Amino acid sequence: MRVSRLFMATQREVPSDAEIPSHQLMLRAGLMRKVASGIYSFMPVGMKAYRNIENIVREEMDKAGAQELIMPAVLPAEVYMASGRWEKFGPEMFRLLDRGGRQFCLGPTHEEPFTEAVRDTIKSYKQLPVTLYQIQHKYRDEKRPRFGVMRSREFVMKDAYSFDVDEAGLDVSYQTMYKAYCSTFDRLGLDYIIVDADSGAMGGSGSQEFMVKSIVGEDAICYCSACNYAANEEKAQCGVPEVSDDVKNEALLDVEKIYTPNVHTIEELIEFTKSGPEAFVKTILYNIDGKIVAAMVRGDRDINETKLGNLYDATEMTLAAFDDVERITGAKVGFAGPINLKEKIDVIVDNEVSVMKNFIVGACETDYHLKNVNIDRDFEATKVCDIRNAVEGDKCPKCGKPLSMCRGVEVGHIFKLGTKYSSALNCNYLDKDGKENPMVMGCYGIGVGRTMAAVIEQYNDEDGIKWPVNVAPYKASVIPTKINDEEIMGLSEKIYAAICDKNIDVLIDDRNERPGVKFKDADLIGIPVRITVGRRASEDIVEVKYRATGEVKEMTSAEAIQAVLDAVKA
RNA sequence: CGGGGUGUGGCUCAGGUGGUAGAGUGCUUGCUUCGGGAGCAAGAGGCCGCGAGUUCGAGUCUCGCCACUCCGACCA
Repeated sequence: MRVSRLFMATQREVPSDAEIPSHQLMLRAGLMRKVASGIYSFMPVGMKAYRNIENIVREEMDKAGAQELIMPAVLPAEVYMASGRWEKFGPEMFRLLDRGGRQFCLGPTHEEPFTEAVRDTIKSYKQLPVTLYQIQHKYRDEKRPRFGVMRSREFVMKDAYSFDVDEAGLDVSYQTMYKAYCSTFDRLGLDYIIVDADSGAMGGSGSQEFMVKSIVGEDAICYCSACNYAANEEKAQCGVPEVSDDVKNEALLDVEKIYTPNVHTIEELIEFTKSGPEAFVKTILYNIDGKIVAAMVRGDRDINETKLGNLYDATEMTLAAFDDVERITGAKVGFAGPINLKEKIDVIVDNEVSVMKNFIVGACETDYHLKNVNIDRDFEATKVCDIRNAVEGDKCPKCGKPLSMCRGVEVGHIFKLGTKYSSALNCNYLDKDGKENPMVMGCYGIGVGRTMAAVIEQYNDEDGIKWPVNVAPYKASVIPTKINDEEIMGLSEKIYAAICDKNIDVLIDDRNERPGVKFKDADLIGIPVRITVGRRASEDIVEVKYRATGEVKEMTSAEAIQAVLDAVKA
């Protein structure tokens, strides 16, 4: 491609609404443009990188035996009604009416249409297993789009769905996808970790996320450097901590009521009582599908709403409204406590609290707290279990060593769905005995745009993007330092033509610009190999510079062409 | 959904107390330059987010709306 003809506009200045490196660079390099919040156009250079990622994903899916098809993005409401998700998606689903007033949506994810397609096509166990996929636009009206294509409202996703006769079959399909995902992300050059994720209300038997470690990631990950345990913060298990004999033998003191005027929050309570946050237990009331439930965790811990919600198979869960709190506790918000609460509502107590002694809780009376409260003696729990977020230093549930935490970008997610959708949509097959059974499903997603952003997040420097060769929109750029010098242009054209002949995407920067401008642009858009043709063109000597390492070499034009071939092969 | 911020050439931004719209960058043309975003000169390019209101007069003041954005909550 001739840069003089390339539809591309790079920018010197950092766009004001971009925060993270990948977003800034994608805009500066002119790979994409914002059309509306969370909605982007891809420009030709960005499109090529995008396609490269897509094709790697496609190749690995095909290699794993999955078959590609394409579903519509516009889907009638009925498709999502049978599974209950027409309601469940709520405002996150883009909805529209056709001219006859019929309801449609833009597909946010395609379990239902795939399940229908398989239901109508496959009748016998002999036709199973099957795995299907598509690479297609998805639509989710996110409350808060962020960071460019990291979290956008329209995005391209590779979604695959497997259908098996039983759990054992699903395990095989799932493992096949797991391996395909590893190869995919390996080929993209990503440094990722695989974490256990919550399968939540989906009710499946397992789920893992492929995370690229990054400080800009929106997910918190717990991992163990001693064994290979890694889990999403939502999922990481927190057991009952071991306590020292001192604590075990600690005498239970008498409950004392303390006057704490206008002390509503843990921070204020720490200030007021001069105790550490670990001396308190906070009691938080939730509204879970209309039912009010109390959750108790140590003062400095965060309640894990996923874990709590899973106990109730929750579809909707919010903090309880202020008047609900006041009605149930008989006190203003900020003074909720567990005493006598179990008669009114469920009291779920975190594992950690079950071994604490003589702690402070709200008194269920405005402006009062209680000191020296103890579980069992002073109040009863409906259930003691794990309902808090793991934190740095918690014990690894696998090996007991302390856990570390980091942030990650979720680029892929694999999921054992089980029979949730097949049962709801009657996606059944006949087994050997002529008996009808629901198919056992798995689903597998990769966010293509997000993956692209993650690659840039991992491969960039102050000058721009440093594409891995596999993803690079162009593998090399030939830069004549002067375009009106016949020797320089002649040699540049010769090298350019030779690389084109090898079917390699290459640029020749034939713009009438100073060399510095061309160098800056090549660096910004991240071209892996740069061939500068200048001073020594008459001797057939050019300069080859590698974007990734900054390494510079002088060589003949033939050697330079070979260097590009080697780089692409590697 | 709660709280904050911002809307002015393609991009980044400036425009006390109301008085005909500015810079840098980018773009066009010419001359000089020519290996890391050159210099000089001349140009093109603006419903100052939208709508009301106050005023002789609004980019500027008032009210309403919209969009974008950040923090938080939420996220198959």
